[in-house]
Amino acid sequence: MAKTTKLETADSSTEEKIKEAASKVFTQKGFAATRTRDIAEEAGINLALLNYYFRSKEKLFDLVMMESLQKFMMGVKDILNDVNSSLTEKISLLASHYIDLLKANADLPLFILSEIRANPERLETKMGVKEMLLQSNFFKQLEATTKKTVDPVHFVMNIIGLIVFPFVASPMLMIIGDRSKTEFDALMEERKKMIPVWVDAMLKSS
Amino acid sequence: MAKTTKLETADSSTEEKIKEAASKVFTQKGFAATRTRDIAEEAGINLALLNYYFRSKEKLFDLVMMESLQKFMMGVKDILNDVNSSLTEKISLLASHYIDLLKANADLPLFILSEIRANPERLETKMGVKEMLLQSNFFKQLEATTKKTVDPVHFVMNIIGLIVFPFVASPMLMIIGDRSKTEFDALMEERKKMIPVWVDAMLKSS
DNA sequence: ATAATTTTTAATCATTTGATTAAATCAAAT
DNA sequence: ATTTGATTTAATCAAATGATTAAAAATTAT
Repeated sequence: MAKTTKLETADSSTEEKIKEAASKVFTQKGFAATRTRDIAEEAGINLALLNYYFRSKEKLFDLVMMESLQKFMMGVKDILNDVNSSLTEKISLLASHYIDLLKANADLPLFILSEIRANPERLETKMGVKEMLLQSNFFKQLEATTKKTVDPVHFVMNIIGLIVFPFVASPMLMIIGDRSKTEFDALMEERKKMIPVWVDAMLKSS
Repeated sequence: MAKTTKLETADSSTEEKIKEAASKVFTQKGFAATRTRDIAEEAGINLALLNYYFRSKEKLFDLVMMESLQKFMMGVKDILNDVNSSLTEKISLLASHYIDLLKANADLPLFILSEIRANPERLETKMGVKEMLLQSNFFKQLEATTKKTVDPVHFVMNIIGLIVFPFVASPMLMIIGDRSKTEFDALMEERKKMIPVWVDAMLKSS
């Protein structure tokens, strides 16, 4: 298991190559549809090597999923708890942050959501997402703004939906509007500015 | 292949039982993760019978997917092209229609979106969704309202997202808010009234 | 009732697939 | 140069899985 001697950077090590290949294939096809041979081929290595490094398909998947979730959550806590920014500014920051992230990892959300549904237990306990959100400055500001007229959870759903849904539905949207990936990305770029405006309007309407 | 003689209603025929079981299992686990044996067991029949009726897993899946898509599209065209209703009224009708549909079939959207991504070709040509939408009365009303300030496709995404996203993300939302299915459904019921209001506000803000 | 047809089953096949093993190769240490 | 340990490979295993087959059971027609 030691790879201490061979001269190689952390990024080009065989282990890392396999992990990256696994991330790519798992994200694209989901756990059930990916064969370990696909990952091996994508990584340019032998099948046995994959098991040598990661014991099993499941272990490798858990690792990839963990890192995907971290990637998805990383940086959000800081935005949510910034004391200097207004609610609208936070929404703007969230939109920018996630749209940039998702432009580079468009099928991350569908992958995560699919696999959570396929195996809810695996995530149940994971991370204090609930706490992080509910105790955040963001949520307090949101509660203050909605003034009990509407459950603030609606707006959490709305904001996440406005940001994430186009990426989840992009295969369908590309067909409907038959736009290229570039045009789609341009649309998403516009949304960075529009989403805060829209959410503001929604909040005032309630 | 003939089932014309035996006395059985269309709904309790073996063929129909298998189709329903297949729909249930496929929708829940996706194509790759479902084994034909699961479907057979769910339908309470033998494995060979499944192949006797439907030739193969793929054929059965195509059938189920086709019917899922029809279920999803059914009734929309009429709403989109109603000449008597305003844009807001159409949005209200769409929200009611889909929220009712999705309360009864909560994992339909994630199933459809996942399988489209896994196999985009299969849907490419299917149904004139694009035409149905773009030539609809609804879309004309939408274009008139947005007055070129913002690409109307944004609002198509927003409306679909506001309606559908909570169901796509429900596994995650249930964890975040740890609400029961009943509470979740109550929230969705509220959205029937709120979504038209929210979309109105968004449209006016642009 | 008997024959013919349809439906259902148990047993089995062939392929796929996750995993293992034993040997070969490679890099570093002595 | 040789030894040692890490890395990689080819070959193979065992289980899972989609599919088929041949026979039995049930149903309908004669």
